[in-house]
Amino acid sequence: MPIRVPRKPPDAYQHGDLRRALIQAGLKLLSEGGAPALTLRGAAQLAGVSHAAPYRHFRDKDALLAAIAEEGFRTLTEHMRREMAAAGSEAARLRACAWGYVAFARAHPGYFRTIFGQPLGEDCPAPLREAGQEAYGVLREQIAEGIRRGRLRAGDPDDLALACWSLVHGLSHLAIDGQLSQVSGDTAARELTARELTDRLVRLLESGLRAG
Amino acid sequence: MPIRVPRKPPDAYQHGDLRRALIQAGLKLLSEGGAPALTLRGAAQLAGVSHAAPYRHFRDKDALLAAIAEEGFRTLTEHMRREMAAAGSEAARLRACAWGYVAFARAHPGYFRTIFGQPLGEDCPAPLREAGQEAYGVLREQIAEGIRRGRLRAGDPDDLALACWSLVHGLSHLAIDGQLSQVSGDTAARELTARELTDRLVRLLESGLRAG
DNA sequence: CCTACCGATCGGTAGG
DNA sequence: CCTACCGATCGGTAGG
Repeated sequence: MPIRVPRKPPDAYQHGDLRRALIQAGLKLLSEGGAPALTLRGAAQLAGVSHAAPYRHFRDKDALLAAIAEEGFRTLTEHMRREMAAAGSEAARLRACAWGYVAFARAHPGYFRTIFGQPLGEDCPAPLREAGQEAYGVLREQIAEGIRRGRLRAGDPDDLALACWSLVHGLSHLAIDGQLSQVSGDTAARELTARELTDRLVRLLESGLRAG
Repeated sequence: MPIRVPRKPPDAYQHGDLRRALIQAGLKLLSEGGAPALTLRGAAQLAGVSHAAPYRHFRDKDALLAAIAEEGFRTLTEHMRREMAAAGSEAARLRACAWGYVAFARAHPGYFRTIFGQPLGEDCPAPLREAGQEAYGVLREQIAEGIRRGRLRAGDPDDLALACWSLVHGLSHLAIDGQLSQVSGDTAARELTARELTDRLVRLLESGLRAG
């Protein structure tokens, strides 16, 4: 007679533990299989509960998605901050921030796409909106600091921040969508690491495409 | 007794007409409901055939997707070329090209996402790969021309092209994903049109973020 | 938080 | 190119 090994104590998940477990499970599904892989049933199974249990913590699938996206923005913020802390100089900090962004996208493609697939309009959950603002704030503050120090051109920080954001966001998407194979020049031929490529593009943005 | 109005002559779709019709139908589904809305059954219904008919023209759903993406790259190429032809000066042509890209994404968000969701690796259909190359080539050639004329800095055109591509690609994604509401500065406050915003960012890339 | 159940949808195939 | 059918999956709810 086999010994029963319950996957969880009978009174588990009392204080929001299941909520956290479901977010982590959904995160894993997203990272491994992209958006189609994220199902409430799948998350429930990974968390070791019945497929009806998640409804105790999330009204519907969208609610779980929003919670995952919120967590994602926080993780993205951490990635950027960690890389920036390791940067050698003030000038290198913007490139480190950019690399933190791209590295996050490359490490968790399905996750990355899902986060930004959540519209951050008026009617989105407040915590999600705030988490998004914080992530954007990291980049914006770095840009603002560069302006204050006279390293970057004076003006509205949001202008420069948006240019930088667009660049790294686009590079991230192109990288995780396997589109960079289109580029056939030295850049691709030399097989730059993603880090080198990111650095190079941000430097180009800093100094500009224009001649002399 | 109601008159029967057949939706199609009995011998329709003999010469690849259905194939074209299914691509157009899939395109419409994508444009209206995004990736989840694209189903073989839905495309068949829109085309007025049974849900088993598409398998005569496409081995599976991925084959339809590849055909749609190919068509999408061609449409994107057209958008860029049309805007460039309407540009006033050589210097304005790069910004026009950028606007063609962003405008396409804004006009067909679900379509745009799907196109670039198709990996263009070694094992993708050759026509799809070629269509992608042609679209990228439009941007690359414009950059190369700027270098030839001494307007843009000398060097590998692919470097500059990738920077520009990343910028417009990122801006496109941010725009269609409703993420620009995060940006709260003058840029957003003044409610720039998408065209003005694109112009501004490309100009920033051209001249660089750096001071002086 | 679980079992049992529903309706709906989908990709794909058999067989003609 | 059609009808009929399969297995699988999913979101969600009833009822306990």
